[in-house]
Amino acid sequence: MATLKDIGAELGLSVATVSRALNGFPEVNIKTRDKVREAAERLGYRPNRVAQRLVTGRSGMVGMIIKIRADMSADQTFFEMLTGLTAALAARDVDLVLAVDQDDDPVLPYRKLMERDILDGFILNAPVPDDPRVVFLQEKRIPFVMHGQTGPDADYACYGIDNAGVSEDAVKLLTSLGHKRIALLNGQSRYAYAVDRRSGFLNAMTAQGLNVPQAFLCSDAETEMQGYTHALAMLSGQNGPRPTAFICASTLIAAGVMQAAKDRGLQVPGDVSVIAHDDALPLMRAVNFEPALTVTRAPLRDACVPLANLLIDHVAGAPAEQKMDRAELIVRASTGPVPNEETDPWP
Amino acid sequence: MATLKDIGAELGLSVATVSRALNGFPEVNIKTRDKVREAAERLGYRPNRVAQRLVTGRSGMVGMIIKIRADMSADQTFFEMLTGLTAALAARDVDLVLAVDQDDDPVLPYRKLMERDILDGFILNAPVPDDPRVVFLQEKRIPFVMHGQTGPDADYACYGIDNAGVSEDAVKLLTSLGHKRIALLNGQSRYAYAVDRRSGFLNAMTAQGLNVPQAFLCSDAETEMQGYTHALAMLSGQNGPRPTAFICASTLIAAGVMQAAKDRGLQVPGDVSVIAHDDALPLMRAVNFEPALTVTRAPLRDACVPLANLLIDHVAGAPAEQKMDRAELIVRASTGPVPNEETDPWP
DNA sequence: TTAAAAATTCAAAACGTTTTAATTCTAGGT
DNA sequence: ACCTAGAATTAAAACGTTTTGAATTTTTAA
Repeated sequence: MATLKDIGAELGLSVATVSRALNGFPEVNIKTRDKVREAAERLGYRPNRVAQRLVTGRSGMVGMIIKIRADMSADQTFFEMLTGLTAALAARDVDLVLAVDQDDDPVLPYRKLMERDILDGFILNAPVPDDPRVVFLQEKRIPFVMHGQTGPDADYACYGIDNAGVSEDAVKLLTSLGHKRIALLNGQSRYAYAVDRRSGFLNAMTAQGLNVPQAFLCSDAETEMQGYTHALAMLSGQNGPRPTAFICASTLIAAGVMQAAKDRGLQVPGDVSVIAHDDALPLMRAVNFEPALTVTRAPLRDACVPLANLLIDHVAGAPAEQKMDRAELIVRASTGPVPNEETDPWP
Repeated sequence: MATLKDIGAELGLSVATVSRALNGFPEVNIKTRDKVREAAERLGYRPNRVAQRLVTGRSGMVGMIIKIRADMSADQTFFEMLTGLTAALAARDVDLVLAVDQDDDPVLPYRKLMERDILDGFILNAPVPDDPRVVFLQEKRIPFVMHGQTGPDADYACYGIDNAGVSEDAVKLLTSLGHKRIALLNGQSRYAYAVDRRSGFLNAMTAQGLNVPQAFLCSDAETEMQGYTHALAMLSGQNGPRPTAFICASTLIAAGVMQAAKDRGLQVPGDVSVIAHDDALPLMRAVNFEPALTVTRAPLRDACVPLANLLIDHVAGAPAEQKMDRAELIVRASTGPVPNEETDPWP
């Protein structure tokens, strides 16, 4: 394996010049730079990462800790993130080291991995309000980036979508179609994103002058089953009037809702409208629904590049940046005007 | 962060002695060794891995490539392995770098990751006969260890269980209970383990002087569904006599078989015996079956330490070792004597 | 008491890179 | 021809460890 020294010897140059030439420093003559690059190419030079890391003081590795849940849907999102993140990190010469969280203490695996002293920082996901991991990492001054955020006004690096906005867009679409009795099938309430979706939903409804009974709100694991059972209960009409529209936390939930409507003999979107948030996971594609699903769409995969860059820059000394994107509203066939006989909000 | 130099300065020793003392070299005076260790402890010394790696020429990282399948059961085994491997590797100061295989070419991700020039070796799993990855890595002289093996007489580092023996044990148990019509619900035939299970099964049956009709053999993805549908077909008796016992590639398949028996109004083990191979995954526990499942048991988790050690030693220069363990036969309540009226093999 | 042997310790090189400070070279102005 | 500014290059230090070969100290044997 060729080294800087080899290239220097080949061309009669010092390693310093060779190093600078390859790194594109301005003070090196353009002709020597080209010569060096040609020689590097010819000799098959590839920088020794370990040596680079020794001198720069950074390891070029970031960690991610996976929280394993019995719920399989989590695995899906994990693989999606893993795929995107390894690619995005590799593009900047950073590697991803994985560890598994099997403990009760959410902070322990971070501490353990940090003690091994090889990581430049962490990528966190699935934030909860007042996340203890954030407290720990900030206190220890360990760089990290969060996918999503624990709450408004985060003072750490994070990237995510506007979850309140997700609900807001959904409510606006549905109310513009005349819906007044709208239910929210939310994700687990311990997660920050579910909290944001809920408050965004309630605020948007209030802004429209609409009431939301407790029976129209539920929080549960993002499974087809939860969509099915909760929707079935709401559509039974036993706890008061039935909703005319559902906002679902995920396409998986929406699948359950559609099944529930079908089993009740209701048409989508004729009798019931359904809108979901879509992470664009490969397995549960919203376009393949029958009818095609109206969604707020924010591919999980798209978060990977910003996350990787945010973290790498932060590790390199850039200030912690907060970025937030708005999900895209895609109106398909699962939403329609409110049925005529249901225009009265609470008959 | 304290370095060897700091400790040396503290005690008036050279870095060489300090290094040797901490690494337990025999030529260092036991009193100085203790002094050094005490000082290291007191100053909170932790070796700089990057520096170690620079001088030893090894990166201390091994790679693993995940092949993502739509079949969710694979994720389960993956997480199980990931958990065990990260722990086993960490115990020897090695980190696991993950990448995802999304391509058709099974070799490409290995080549890509190797080009990044940071890995000491690979951990491979799910071998197929004449695995192209093995050919590639051997040709490039890249160290690796295989979980399982591509065939008999592997000439590379590998660890796994005796899959022919798994079938053999199952056949022996069932024939000792009087069963003669035994079916094998195998995993996908492209995998080496399934090939071994099949040949072990056929050999053991032949050794007992028993015939196996084609209808009693099937190979498919390891899902509850495949267990259910194949068992149901066999138990219908439309393709000849019904099997009195099933050997299942996994507990997931066994779950399907039990359901099929139930739906046909058959008792387990009164009418049909069921035995499965058990990877000891947390979600589908054989003891919790009703009746509790008889299994050949080899926890996937147990493979992690041998795999990690085999690879690390091999990277350090030890010859590639092949190890194979025998699965444990655990007789529970799902196997019993053949029903009286079925003692005739082919009525 | 002394030479040889054994046990410790040390200085220095090595790993391959980046970066600082110093040096050489070139061109421009007098 | 001489000085100077700027451009281009270099030598050397640094990162923190391991390891080689030499040097020192201690122990053993004569």
